[in-house]
Amino acid sequence: MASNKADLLQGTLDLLILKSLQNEPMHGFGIAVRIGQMSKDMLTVEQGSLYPALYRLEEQGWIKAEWGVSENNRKAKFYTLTPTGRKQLTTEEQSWAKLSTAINLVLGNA
Amino acid sequence: MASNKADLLQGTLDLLILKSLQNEPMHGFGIAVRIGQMSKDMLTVEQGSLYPALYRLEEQGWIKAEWGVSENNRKAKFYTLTPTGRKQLTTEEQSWAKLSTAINLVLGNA
DNA sequence: GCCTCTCTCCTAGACAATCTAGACATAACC
DNA sequence: GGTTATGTCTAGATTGTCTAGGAGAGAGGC
Repeated sequence: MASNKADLLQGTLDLLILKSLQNEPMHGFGIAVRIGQMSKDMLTVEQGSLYPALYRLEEQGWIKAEWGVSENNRKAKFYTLTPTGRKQLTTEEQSWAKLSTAINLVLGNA
Repeated sequence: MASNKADLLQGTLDLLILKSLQNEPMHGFGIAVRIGQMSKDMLTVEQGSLYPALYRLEEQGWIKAEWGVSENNRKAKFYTLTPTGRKQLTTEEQSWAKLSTAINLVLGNA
C-alpha cells in the first residue's frame, strides 16, 4: 500500500533511461546501476521494470540495441540513443520540468 | 500513446487533492477546478480520475465527506481533511520533494 | 575440474492508477 | 421550455510498474 521505498513515478522511467544513454551507450544492467548512483540511491530501477521499458523504447525507435561485451567480460546488450531518441529526451525533459513546476505551484513551493 | 497533454504522473493526484483541502473543505468538482487554477492550467484532473481518487482517500481515512450545498446552490459533496489526512499530506509532500530531487539529480539540474 | 558467486538478460502474471466515454440530475438563464 | 453550466458517478480499457521467479556464462577459490 503506502510505500516507504522510493518507487518510481510512472512515466519517469523512460526519461531516466534516455538520460542515462545521453553521453554513452550502456547495457541494461549498467543503466539501472547508473540511475541508482546518480540519484544517490534514492531511485531504484527493478529489472522487471527495466527490461520491458527498454523494449518499449526500442520499439519506439528511441534506442537501438547491439550485443557486445561488458567491462566484466560478460556478454551484454548495449543500447544507444538514436537521433529520434535524442529529440524525445529533450521533449521529456521539458515535459518533466513543466510538470514538476506545475505541481510545485500547487504545493506552494513557488 | 505519447501524450501531448499534461497528463498527471501516477501517484501525484492524491497529493494534489490533499493539498487542495489543506485550508478549507471543498467539493470534488471544486477541487478539480482549483488544481487547474493553481497550476495555471498546466494540470487537468479528469473526473474519471478524480472521483475514484476521492473514494480511495476516504477509505484510507484521510478525508471525510459530507453532503452540502455549493456556492451555486447545487447539492455537492464536501470533503474535509482529517487529522490523519493532514499527516499524510506532510508525508506525501516530503516524498514528492525527495523524488523530484532525485530525478533532478539524474537529469543534472542539481 | 568443480563449485559458487556475480553479472546480465529475460518473462509471466498480478496490481494499481489513470483515462475514455459515457450517464444522470438539477439550478439558472434566455 | 430548451439550453447551458454545475456536480456526481461508473464501467471498462489501458498502461506502467512490481513481484518473483528462471537461466546462462564468466570469474575465482580450491
